[in-house]
Amino acid sequence: MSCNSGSEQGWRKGPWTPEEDKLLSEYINLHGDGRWSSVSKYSGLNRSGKSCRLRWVNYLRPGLKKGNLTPQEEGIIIELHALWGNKWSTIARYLPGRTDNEIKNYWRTHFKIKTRPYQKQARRRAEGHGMPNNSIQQTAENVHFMKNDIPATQDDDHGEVNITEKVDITTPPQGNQEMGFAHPNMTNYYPSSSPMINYYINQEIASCSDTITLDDLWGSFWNLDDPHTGIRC
DNA sequence: AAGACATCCAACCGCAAAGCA
DNA sequence: CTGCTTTGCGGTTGGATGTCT
Repeated sequence: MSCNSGSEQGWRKGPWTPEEDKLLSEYINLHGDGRWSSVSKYSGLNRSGKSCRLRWVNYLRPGLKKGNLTPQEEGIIIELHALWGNKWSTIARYLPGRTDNEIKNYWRTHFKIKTRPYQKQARRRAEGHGMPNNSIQQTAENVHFMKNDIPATQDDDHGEVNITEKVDITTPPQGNQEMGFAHPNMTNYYPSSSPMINYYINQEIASCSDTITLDDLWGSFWNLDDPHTGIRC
């Protein structure tokens, strides 16, 4: 992160000092937030309005919760993300005291563990090298996974996840194990009774015309690189 | 103990929408 | 309607810190 003295407008960049925080807090307490361009002009801070807003919203605003997210909050994030995708600010509205930036960071570090491999996959696809396109095509109905059926292998050299083995994802599991979903890179396992899973099955998958690929399914659940997170029909 | 690697998170950037003259 | 400015959002970066070997 560059800590140079700013852009062509001369705004200061980089980490905020306690003095700057104090100045910003005092100004906003006096004049209220909003009008960020005015804040940057008249507060005495040599910071852009954008920077002031970000600092206030994500760090200085009263009522912000500090510390780790609770399991309840984590659950809310998971389910709301399933509904809305990367609408961090929308999700944040349901978590008082949490910021979109915080939620976004949390999601990326806890749920999007293999960012770079997926990005590399996407890039390779785009470049035409092509991941081994898993040939599993299934009807939208009857899409089931068991945790042990996750058809992923880890590429030790690059840490990439390659889905290479065919598995029967239509056969309901035996015994009394609950059906559900898990990403191969995650420890979390979401039972099919989860609203998140139900949402996808009932709304997304069912709305697809006929077939999806396993890759599509994983991508829709876990690959946030797609800004339109969801199964493409 | 030290270097490599992984994770966290504050802050920046680009873009689009909203507001306004 | 049009163009400019401001605001807000999502994606990304990179420094700090923790963990592993």
